[in-house]
Amino acid sequence: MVVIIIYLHITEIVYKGNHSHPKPQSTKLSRSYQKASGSNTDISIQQLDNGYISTPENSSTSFGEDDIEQGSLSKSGEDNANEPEAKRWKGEYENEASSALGSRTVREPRIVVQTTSDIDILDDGFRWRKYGQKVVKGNPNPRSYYKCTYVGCPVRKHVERASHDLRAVITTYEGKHNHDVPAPRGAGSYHVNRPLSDATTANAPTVVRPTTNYTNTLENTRAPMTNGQAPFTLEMLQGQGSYGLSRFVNSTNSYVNRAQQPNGQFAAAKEEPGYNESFLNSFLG
DNA sequence: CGGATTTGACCTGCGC
DNA sequence: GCGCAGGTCAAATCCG
Repeated sequence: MVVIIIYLHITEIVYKGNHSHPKPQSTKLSRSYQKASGSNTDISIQQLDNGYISTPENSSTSFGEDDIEQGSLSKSGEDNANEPEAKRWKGEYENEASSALGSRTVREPRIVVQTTSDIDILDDGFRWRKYGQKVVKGNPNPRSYYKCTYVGCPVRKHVERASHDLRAVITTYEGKHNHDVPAPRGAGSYHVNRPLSDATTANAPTVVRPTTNYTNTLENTRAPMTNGQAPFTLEMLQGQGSYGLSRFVNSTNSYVNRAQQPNGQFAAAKEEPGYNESFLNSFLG
């Protein structure tokens, strides 16, 4: 199994599923682009070759440094927000992955993206509707639940702040988009380099972004990047498994941390889609 | 006015 | 079987 770990500005991303369609153009791209530079967001993405993105447990293995995730996502239960998920998903995966039967679950892969940013929402370009919020044990920060607004699209995601680090935002994607990227609402000006081909299987070598720096083994490698600079292209992931991260880089580079609040709180609490739109677009795509 | 968010209630799974 | 915790629903509310 191959695990790809990409460290960007965001600290960690774990997807729970795949979009079965191309990412939508973001509604507010413009905004995101504006914000871009300067923010500090670390992104790390983990994906297993089997199509599953690493689960918390897995992740721990692969991750090295930032332990935010490790600690959090994986095992510890100390703080984290992950603990709960682990509980539930773990089971799911076991079933699914191994036996493929999972009762309640969907066998969709899940991707967990952990980001270190003042902003909460990673906007991947798809449109999401918040359908719930809950405080999970071990984490004072509430977890927000979102569904893809596209009709019939089963993809969901949850977003939460790591208890140990308010700047760490953990976004978990689950499901696969079965549609194309929604057209940006206001839009127009979103120039995405990625083709809207079938997102599901996203093999499409969409945009090729220049620099790439990622690891595809378990060795943890953390690219020494700094704020907002993401020297790699997520497309790789696309090729590998389906989550195209093509735009990721772009966005990362570009998005600005507009939310940088003085107090370090969730600035964009209002779920600012803009910030990662591009970024996650790629993933979900 | 339409769409998105909020929020409490309800449902389901899991551990004891 | 019971209680706990996570996840989802849906009515109310808010916002553009």
